[in-house]
Amino acid sequence: MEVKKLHRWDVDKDEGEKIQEQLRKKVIIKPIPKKINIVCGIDSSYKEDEIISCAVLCKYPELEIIDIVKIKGKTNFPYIKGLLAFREGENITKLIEKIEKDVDCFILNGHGIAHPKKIGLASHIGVLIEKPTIGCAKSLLYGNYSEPPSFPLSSTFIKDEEGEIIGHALRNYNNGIIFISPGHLIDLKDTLTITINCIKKEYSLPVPLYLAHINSKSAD
DNA sequence: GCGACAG
DNA sequence: ATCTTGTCGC
Repeated sequence: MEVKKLHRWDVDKDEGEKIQEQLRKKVIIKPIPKKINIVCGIDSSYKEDEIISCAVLCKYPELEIIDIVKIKGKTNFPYIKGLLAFREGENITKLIEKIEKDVDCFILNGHGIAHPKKIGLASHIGVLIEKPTIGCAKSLLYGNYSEPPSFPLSSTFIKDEEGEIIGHALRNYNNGIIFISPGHLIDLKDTLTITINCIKKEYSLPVPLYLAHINSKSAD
């Protein structure tokens, strides 16, 4: 599918932060307009100076695998808190360009608007592809939350410094907590609903994301 | 100055 | 993220 080229990727920290300020204005939080038929999990792994990104397309809500796409690239940008999009974004962008089918919602490993600048990896990628995206992470980057009750699928809000709700802390079946937030073209409610529908007892992460995580490690 | 801090 | 075996628990 098509990806907008709104900026360069060979930037430094300062340029990256400026780009974030521009892109954050384009982030739209609203309910998903159409029926969801295909969700796609995206995750990356690293091997020396290489990055491998993987996309797993699943039928929704059945979660049967429809397709798996991978791409390998070089890591140019270092890992800097809050700038993950500049480390993984270019490769993920090329990965998405290889996807043939029409994906209705993406789930990315990282945060959406639950980010100090309100533009985490999921929001950033969402703006470039103009499709609904959800950010899903195993730890919190920004915001405050209270511990969700200890039963599966219970959740609490993640709030920013002004008390604005920016995401959910969601309990999985393994007594762990994952942090989800809207990326782009989706709202808090749909983010929670779709994520919960993608969670199965066997895995700590939403199924499409778990599968992307596993597959990003095995090279082919 | 100290601590917090996606992958 | 990555370096890493067995092991405890549902």
